[in-house]
Amino acid sequence: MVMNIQIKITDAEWEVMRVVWAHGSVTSREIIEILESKMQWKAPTIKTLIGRLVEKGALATSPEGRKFIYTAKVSEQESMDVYTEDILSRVCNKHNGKVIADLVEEAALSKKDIASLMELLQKKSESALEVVPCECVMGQCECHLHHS
Amino acid sequence: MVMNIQIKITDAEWEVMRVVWAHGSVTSREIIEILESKMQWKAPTIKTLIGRLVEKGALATSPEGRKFIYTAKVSEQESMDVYTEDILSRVCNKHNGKVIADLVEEAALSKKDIASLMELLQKKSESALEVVPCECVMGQCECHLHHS
DNA sequence: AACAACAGTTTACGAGTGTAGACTATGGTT
DNA sequence: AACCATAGTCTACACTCGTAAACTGTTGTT
Repeated sequence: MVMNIQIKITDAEWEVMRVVWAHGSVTSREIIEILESKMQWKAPTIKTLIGRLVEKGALATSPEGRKFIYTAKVSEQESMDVYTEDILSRVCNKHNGKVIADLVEEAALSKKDIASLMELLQKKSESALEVVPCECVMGQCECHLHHS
Repeated sequence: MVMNIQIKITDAEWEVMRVVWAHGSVTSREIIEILESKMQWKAPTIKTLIGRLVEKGALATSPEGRKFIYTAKVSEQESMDVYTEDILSRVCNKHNGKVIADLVEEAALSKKDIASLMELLQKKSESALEVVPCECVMGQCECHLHHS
């Protein structure tokens, strides 16, 4: 299990990555066609984004004739980790449940998705604590203020 | 149920908001003391952030003597919505389950949190579809590429 | 051989963000 | 009355990000 350094992919770059993840390997032409119409971006804009992604190591290039084939060097999965970690880091541990509940409410989920989640929760529940500890910095969480 | 315009709170500003949410109402002095030590920020930095938050309508001020008492005009809850919506918008609906599963694995959750989540999922499962539809733009999701 | 089409690179530029110094005004202290 | 501490405002500045034009190099076309 290699520990990848987290590459920060910006919102605009994310659009490019989605195309690459979807295709596995693509030419810039294909990326440009898709995003010109979805995002109303000009071709050079998309070229810039591709260039930045290559530069930061999110995309690999392999020459094919005189053009390049682009492939992802980071998976969607691991790129999403940045966001999942970020979201949990914003609130007190005690609100984690609520945050996830909000996601569950908002998300389109299939019966199968729901079943897997329940199974996962079931398993997690076996080792779960009665109360999760607040790990917030003093003064940044109401936990400290009320009983201390 | 008032529909609030989403205010964009940046990462640094978020630190300030956490202090305000924790306290309910605070003076700038208190905010500064907490964040000077947590973030190693200089007082003027924190003042700038407070100013920007007031400007963008995230904080309200009420004069108390010659200083101000700051209170939040947006709740933590609704501010978090920006992130929960964002995270789901990054992946195909078909991956929503996986995204939430990752969060569940990562998050510290109490037995009670888990029980509520299970209950919520149970309820959601009643009206859940067998399969969630991919709503990605053509070319940005592998759904389209494999069977079309 | 000359040129057009296109892939990739370089340069650009304004807005937002993190970070912080300088300035101003006002009330408490001597 | 003079002055200092402090709260708030103004100014600043580098860096990132979204957006895109201009440039360069290569290959297929005529």
